[in-house]
Amino acid sequence: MIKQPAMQPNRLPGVVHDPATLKEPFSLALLGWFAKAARDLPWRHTTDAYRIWVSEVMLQQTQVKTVVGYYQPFIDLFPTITDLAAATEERVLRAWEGLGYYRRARGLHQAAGRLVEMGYHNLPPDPAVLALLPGMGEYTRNAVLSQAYRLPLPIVEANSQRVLARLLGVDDDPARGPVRKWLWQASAALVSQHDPGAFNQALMELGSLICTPTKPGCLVCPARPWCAAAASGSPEAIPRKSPRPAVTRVEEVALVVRQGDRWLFARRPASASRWAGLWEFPHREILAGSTGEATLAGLMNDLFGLAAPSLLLGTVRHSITRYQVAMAAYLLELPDTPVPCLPDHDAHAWLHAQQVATTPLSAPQRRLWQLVNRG
DNA sequence: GTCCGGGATG
DNA sequence: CATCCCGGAC
Repeated sequence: MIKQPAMQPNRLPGVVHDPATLKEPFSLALLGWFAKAARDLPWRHTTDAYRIWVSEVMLQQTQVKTVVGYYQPFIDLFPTITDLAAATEERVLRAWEGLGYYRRARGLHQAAGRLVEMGYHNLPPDPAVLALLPGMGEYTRNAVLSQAYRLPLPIVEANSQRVLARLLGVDDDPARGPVRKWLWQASAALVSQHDPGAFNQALMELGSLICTPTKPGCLVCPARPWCAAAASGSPEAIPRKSPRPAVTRVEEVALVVRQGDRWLFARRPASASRWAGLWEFPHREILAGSTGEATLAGLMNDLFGLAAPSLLLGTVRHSITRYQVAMAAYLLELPDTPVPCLPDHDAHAWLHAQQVATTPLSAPQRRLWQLVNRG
């Protein structure tokens, strides 16, 4: 057996730097730039670990611009971990409505509960304790601890990954395991010991504002003197991006059932893969070989055991992951209804319009509700 | 209309 | 390694 040498990713030809030799000059330039160029974001006015945690979880897979509209209202509703732990999951999900990836909200809520059970009133500066919490991966943990407690922990997420890959000339898919591990080591070698929180924020801010995916602003980049990708002449070629899976089109029918001034909603169970815990109008996919009419009739029969005329309200379109869904909604008015059977849901309720306003729905279901109100 | 970007988890 | 989500850019 031959021992494997330490993993080295493919590097761009020409001058590429060792992370260790870059540390001082790069860190100085980056922090200097950040002091001038940093955006004024709501979560940059606090060192409270809980608030930083909330912002970091919201920012997972979500653009800054979107999070800005959610952060402060969420903090106003749940100012501390204790408040969050005491809230119902439904209220937390309602505050999260529209942000997507609802597992994040459920995880945040559960994590708050566990911390309070353990006797904490905030996140402790202890990576091992944080690692026990749902939704707390290595990135989020280190981002929070470096910002709130100045622990010199590295980060790698999409922005910093792109910045580091370009700076160090990594000519490999950085998402692949060994390359990603190498980038984590590079990030650890570079992170400022004096102000790790600002350094990590600066790395991401640079990726967000200057070192962008398609048109990097190398002419105004503070890291230009050391950047292998800028020297190569086509920095946008790094990192190599893997192709998206093909989009699958899906058609559905939804049943909007009205009884007087109340509407039938059902709750998706905690075990649902998507939109767990959110409420919705009953709906069903039109399977290949079937028709909208047949699917609608089947849904109506399964729910109420009846066949009744219904009126087409309109169609709601949305995209989720690799699916593009068109949902045709039908209105059904029922005078007096026995409790329906709702497969794939763990609860149902007849809600007044005012209650619907405080009930968590997915984005397409909220749009369907708006359609119902206008039509 | 279609494409793009973005961490955690089974 | 596939899956969650949405808004905004194009």
